Amino acid sequence: MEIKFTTGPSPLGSVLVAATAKGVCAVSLRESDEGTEEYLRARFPKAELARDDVALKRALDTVRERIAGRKLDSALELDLQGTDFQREVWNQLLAIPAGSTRSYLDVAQAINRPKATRAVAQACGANPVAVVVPCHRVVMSDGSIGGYSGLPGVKKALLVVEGGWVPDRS
DNA sequence: CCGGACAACATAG
DNA sequence: CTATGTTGTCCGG
Repeated sequence: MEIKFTTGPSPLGSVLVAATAKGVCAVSLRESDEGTEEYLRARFPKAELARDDVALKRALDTVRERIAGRKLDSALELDLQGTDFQREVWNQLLAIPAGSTRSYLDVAQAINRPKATRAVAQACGANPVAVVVPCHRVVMSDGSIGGYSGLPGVKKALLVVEGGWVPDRS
């Protein structure tokens, strides 16, 4: 399996987009575009990497549009590999309207597993396509941001930009 | 090679 | 602090 990838700047840092022949398989916000190949090699040990800025330009632009807060139909072709549970969760995340948030509990209930909140969190963390699958719209039930793998502050920034989310310091 | 046990996790109550 | 669901890893058979 060959994986094409490209990177580009964004208001929140460097963006990495990788895709297989089927579709986008990884999206990540990074501090810089250095270490990109290393990141991909770790995630797809058996894949051959090939930079292809042209082929992925559209995908990259779409991602950046979203980071900028513009809601678009963005029907990106995705090639997500994961367990059934994970796909169920991700699918549910895609259903979250831009600008709003859900708690891990809400998502858990939405997929008919009211007590699988923790598992949902796992799935979110396992989500390879940050931003595209809005894992950042999931917050803790008391309204606080919770954690986020990736750069500190990115999750918050995304929420603020696309939803006008206001930090709630109780 | 195939289970079973166990710990980790971006939680909730 | 405990219960919760799913995964990934590690070990014994």
